[in-house]
Amino acid sequence: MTKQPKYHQVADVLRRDVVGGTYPPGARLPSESELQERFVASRNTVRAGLKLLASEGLISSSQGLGYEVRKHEVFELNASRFENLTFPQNGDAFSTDVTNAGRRPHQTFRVELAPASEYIAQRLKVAVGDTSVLRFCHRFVDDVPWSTQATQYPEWLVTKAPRLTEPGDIAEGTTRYMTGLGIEQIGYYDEIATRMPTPDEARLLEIGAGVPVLLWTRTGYSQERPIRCTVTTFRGDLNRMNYEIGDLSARTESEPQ
Amino acid sequence: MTKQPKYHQVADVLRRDVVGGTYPPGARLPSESELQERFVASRNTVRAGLKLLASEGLISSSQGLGYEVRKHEVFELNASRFENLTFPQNGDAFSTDVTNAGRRPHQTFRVELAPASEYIAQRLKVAVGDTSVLRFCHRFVDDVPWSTQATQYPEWLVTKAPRLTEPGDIAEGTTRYMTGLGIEQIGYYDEIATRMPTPDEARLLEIGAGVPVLLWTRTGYSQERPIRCTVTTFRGDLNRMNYEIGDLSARTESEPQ
DNA sequence: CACATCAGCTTGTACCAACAAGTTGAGCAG
DNA sequence: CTGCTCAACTTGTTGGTACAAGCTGATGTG
Repeated sequence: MTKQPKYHQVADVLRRDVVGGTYPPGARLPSESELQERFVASRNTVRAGLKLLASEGLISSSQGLGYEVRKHEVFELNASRFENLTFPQNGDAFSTDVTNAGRRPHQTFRVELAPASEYIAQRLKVAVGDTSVLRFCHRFVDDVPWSTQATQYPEWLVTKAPRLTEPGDIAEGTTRYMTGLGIEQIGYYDEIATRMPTPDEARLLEIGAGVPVLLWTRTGYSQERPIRCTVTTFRGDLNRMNYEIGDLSARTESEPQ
Repeated sequence: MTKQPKYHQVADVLRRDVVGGTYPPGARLPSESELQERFVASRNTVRAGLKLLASEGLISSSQGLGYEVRKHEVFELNASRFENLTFPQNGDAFSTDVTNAGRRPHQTFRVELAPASEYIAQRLKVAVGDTSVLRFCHRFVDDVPWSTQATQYPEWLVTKAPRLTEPGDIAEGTTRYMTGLGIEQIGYYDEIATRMPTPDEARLLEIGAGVPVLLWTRTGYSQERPIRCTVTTFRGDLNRMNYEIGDLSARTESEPQ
């Protein structure tokens, strides 16, 4: 056991208190000056310890109020059912899922023409900088920012599906709209990654320190070629994804919660 | 545009330099004292700015060496093919995947009996605290810690598949071994989440500040009930997962990269 | 009672100083 | 030339001070 720096010890003790339940989720921690007395340390040292816990996502602080233990209520997203290839539901999946969970959904839309980034171009199989239709969506649950979603469609699709450039939501859902036009999405390729948010993402999703984002990229394919690429950015502390693959009849009989 | 704190400005300028390529991945940043002169700020202020960038995962620092720009080389894991239900490959999937990528895999095994946590118990449909077989695996790529994997099997399985309690690897792969005994995994339920690492995880995976972990839980099912639960913890900066769902014949013809 | 003010708490920012500890390369002893 | 020592760099830790800024409840005024 090598000697650890004092601010590290402060963090360790407080972490044990937090995970042990001494300070339950939502509770307020002692103030910095109280912790100075408790640990016989300078304010800087106590703050370093608290900052460590904040960067682990355990606590958050606000000026004038103090430090409090983060509470996590995760929202589960079933990615393999999200837009079922065989049974597309009516309307958009987000609103129905959230409403079913007894929460209040809210979303804002924005549509624009944007050049394809390298990331998008590679997936849509178009050239970098080519025009694409960008449908951007900012989603809230009970007025808390939840995720952003940016779907880009290749330019050649617009002639077949002109309503894609319409501002605002497409009532019956874009997938269903396109299916009605004979543009059928018969498969998709999902990529999942995580990282810390960029300053822009942190602002949009109101993310504090110590909360990563979950990145979900879904590229949809027709028989011939990719027809859309959706990048969803989730707040990592509020979301979880799942996939159901194969026969899960043994699972569904007594669904936990 | 409200006035931003000075350490924030420091971070903004350096961030622009980093993402803009002034300091390419792997490059060393100017020392703290040089940055003090450049920004006309105290050492603490400069350090606060650098710490902000570190917590975003952009840079890392080491005592005596300085700050350097993080380089990301991600390893892609195909979760839907990882242990294909219809075509199980020989040996374990990790080693073959890594070797195919031209890298050198390495892994250590540990087997023990452990009580089921609430998380595990719920998924294996056993009581909390029930004995389970824990097969733990620590994986490296080119000697860099990559992921940890903990698979737990319910106790009732051991009578049917006694080799599960053997220490060390099971050469032909546990899935194939169990299939040979008539215990067939016909479906699985995947859950994906992200968060900052616990101190233990940070130590095992040698994770610095600003790097989240990607958590992948796979619960495997036979016709009747769950037969295993695997929790994999990835370094978020080095790994990405993907799922192929439906017909993707349009994708595979000219695979990018 | 309604409402504005303010004292007293909280955290946030910015500075200074000093020493510890890790790394590297110059330079000296053998 | 080899190998060791050490000075001079780097970041890490800990202490201090001062003031800014956000929040809350008590207080006093209309």
